[in-house]
Amino acid sequence: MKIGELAEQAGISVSTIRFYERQGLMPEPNRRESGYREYAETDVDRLRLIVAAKKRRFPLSIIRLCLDAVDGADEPCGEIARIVETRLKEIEQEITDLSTLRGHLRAQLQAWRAGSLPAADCLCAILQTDALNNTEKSPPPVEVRRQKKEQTN
Amino acid sequence: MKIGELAEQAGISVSTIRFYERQGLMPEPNRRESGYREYAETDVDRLRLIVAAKKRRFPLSIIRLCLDAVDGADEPCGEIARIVETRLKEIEQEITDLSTLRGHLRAQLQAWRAGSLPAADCLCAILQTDALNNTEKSPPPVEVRRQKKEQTN
DNA sequence: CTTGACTCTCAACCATGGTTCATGTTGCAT
DNA sequence: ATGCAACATGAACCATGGTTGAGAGTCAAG
Repeated sequence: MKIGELAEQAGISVSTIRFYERQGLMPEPNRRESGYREYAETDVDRLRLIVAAKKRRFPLSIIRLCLDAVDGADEPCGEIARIVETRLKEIEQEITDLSTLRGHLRAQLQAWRAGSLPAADCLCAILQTDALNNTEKSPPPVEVRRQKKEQTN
Repeated sequence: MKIGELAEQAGISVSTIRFYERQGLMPEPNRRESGYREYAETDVDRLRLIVAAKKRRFPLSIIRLCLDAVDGADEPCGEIARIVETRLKEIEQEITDLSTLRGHLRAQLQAWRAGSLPAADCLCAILQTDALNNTEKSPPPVEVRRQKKEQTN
């Protein structure tokens, strides 16, 4: 199939496919006489894999690493195992963080809708959602108040 | 306080503070005779708010919008409420996705450690974790197999 | 009163993940 | 045979979120 069809099948743009090729994520395809790239079903699969991995927020560099491992020897897997373990820990942290954030956003939005919070307070709460700071050095919650361009000072 | 201390208090670099100032996230501070920026405690607060919001993956443009609302009239809040609601929906989706992903990564890692999966299969599974596709048009899971740079074709 | 750490500005640079453009072929349909 | 869509290349451009560097002034300790 030609690049346009591949693009459609995988749900990304033609130029992105060429970009991925430049980045070494997609192999250099065979060419027709004309120079047109010729793709097979396996390329759709590979591309969908990339798209799926991207959705999971693996950076392209990591995706490339993994694809290289699949393409080549099965050996450099210790490296990949480490990457995946790291990603897993990140994900666990993200889930914790996001769950907390969700709770706070919901509460804040409700309070806001009910008119029981001035906008500024609400915004501070939403942007900060300080429960997330749990995981770190946790500086105390903070009130951010109006500031003029030129501080009165 | 001077910019160096502010940076330390907020846990970011001096040049990032100046960058935020250029981007309109931090107000232009008062200056000493010397031209040195002079900051107050409230600036630490504001900066920490920005850092916190960033951790929650609000893009700087949105953070700026919200801070502008806090600084200025309390009115343009409909807009902000919409932003926050959108973000909340995203977060809910992310939590769902990440939870599924976590389960799959754990299972795959275990299988991998137990030696019961060849690396390539494992990688496909990890990168794809196709359960995530539930939320969308859900193309069927896919096997990605070794590919040479020059396809045998 | 010198030295080193800190600050200033402005511009350039970086990485990531693409998109757009100019210019030129190819291929299919009418 | 002609025209338009789709393809090709290479280079430039874009947004985001900063970092780095050059060249110069400032401040505090010894």
